[in-house]
Amino acid sequence: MSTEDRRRREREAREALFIERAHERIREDGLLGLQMSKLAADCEYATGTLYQHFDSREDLLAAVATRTTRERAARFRAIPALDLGTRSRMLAIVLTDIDFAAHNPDYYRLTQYLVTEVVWANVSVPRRAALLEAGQPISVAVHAVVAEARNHGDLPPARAISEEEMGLGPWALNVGMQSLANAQGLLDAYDIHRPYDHLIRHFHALMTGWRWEPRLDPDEPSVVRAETERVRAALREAGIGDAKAGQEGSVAD
Amino acid sequence: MSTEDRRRREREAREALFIERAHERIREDGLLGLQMSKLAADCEYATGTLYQHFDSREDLLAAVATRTTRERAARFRAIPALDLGTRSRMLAIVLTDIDFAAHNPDYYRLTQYLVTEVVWANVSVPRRAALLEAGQPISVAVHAVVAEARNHGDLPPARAISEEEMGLGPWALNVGMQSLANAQGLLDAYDIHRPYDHLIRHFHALMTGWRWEPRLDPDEPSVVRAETERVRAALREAGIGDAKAGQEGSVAD
DNA sequence: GCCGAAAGATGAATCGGATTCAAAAACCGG
DNA sequence: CCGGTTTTTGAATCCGATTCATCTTTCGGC
Repeated sequence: MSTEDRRRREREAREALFIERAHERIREDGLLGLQMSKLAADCEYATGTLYQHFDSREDLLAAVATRTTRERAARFRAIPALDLGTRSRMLAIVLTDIDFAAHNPDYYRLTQYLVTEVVWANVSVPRRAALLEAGQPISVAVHAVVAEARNHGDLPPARAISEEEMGLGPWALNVGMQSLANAQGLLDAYDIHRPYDHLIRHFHALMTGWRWEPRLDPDEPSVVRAETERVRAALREAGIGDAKAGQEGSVAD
Repeated sequence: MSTEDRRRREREAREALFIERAHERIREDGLLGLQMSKLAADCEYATGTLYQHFDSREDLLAAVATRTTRERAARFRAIPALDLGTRSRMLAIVLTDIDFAAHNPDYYRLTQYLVTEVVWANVSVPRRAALLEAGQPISVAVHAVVAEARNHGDLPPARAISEEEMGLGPWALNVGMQSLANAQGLLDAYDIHRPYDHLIRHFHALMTGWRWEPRLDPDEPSVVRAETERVRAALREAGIGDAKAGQEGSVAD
């Protein structure tokens, strides 16, 4: 029946509102600035209503992360079809992630906080699944690029490593660097600056180590820079690059 | 005077007791199982006394992490002097860290939680500094191995990358893999298993990509395994390996 | 050995927020 | 418009970190 239908729609709209406002709060005041009762009041609902959508504060945070993860993941969809060599497309994936992180510093802090056992334990099962699923398109993109590289002969044929396991390297490198870069004062203590530049160089070393052609010497700053620029240009042209990319405005900070 | 001296010693002993018991608590019941008043009672002190040592719960957690980081860092000291090629010693560093993480799962979760902005913000400045400083020996070891590799010609001479920045690659790879491996259900969702085996392979790819000799093909499982075993044996022989290594027993879980 | 000041320890009271739930309101089909 | 059902409400509850007024201990001088 239609009544029931409208109900569902309204419920979803309200949930979206909660998530949207929560995200704003986090952007403006940080994770600590998010208080359940304040948020509810902001949205002109009672505290209890908020709890009809989210089992707990952590659950809400997971929902926020899921929403942003979807936006993030969407950016990767078009990459496999880019008019670039396979290795450059792999770089495109890394650069896209770096850019996203640069524009959404809260997002990384949030996910980092979320996967912490203490927090993760309080996220309801369906929301955990949803968050994991939201990232799927990224894995799909990576898989596609690695598979094509193998078919095309850019990358030696699979020995004992799947496409996903191949992608795990840059993924871990990425996550690790984000993590180190975000830890207040950590890299400074070791007099390391511009962590993302290093991420790119180590990425090239990693790919070259796997014999992904055309090999590129990570220790040739000008070559690395040129390749970065070339790929960034392709991304920009495809409308994937920087700034707001036709998504809801909310992310563009 | 001597009285004042004794006072200080007693105070330090008490602080050590708090940290030790807190660590036990965390090992047994997880981070959530640590409650300030319970901990104080456990140690037969009043809650307020606990707060004379630690500004906040987070501060205490940082102290626990610092203590364990010292133990962890101590394991790296002897590595530069090991009777192995420079590249193998670099691997030794990575393996040592993997082993430590395997024996101290809580430690990684704890640090991961700590560097989260929300938590880090509540750690007092001196404790932050102490935690950062505790890790210094690791950086020293890495620096030594990289520098020797360059002098010895195993690694091309520095172009535009310092020893620390070189070490940043494996470091980020390590941290990232730990992070991914710790996120409940994440890697399973991508059908990836044995993350540490992959960490080792990607590590070799990274080193080979930087032309660190003797190069080693990450896609030769038997070669990789043999090298891992060889280095593990050397570590065991040097008493750095697995299990309790003459440190306080507390870590050996 | 005794005294008053200073330093340290105590734990009950306070505080901040997440979460709950009994009551009130809105909604429903007839 | 009605009785029953579903939603919403927000004040009360709960939980644990943190504080602080009070009590104890320590200490140097007498």
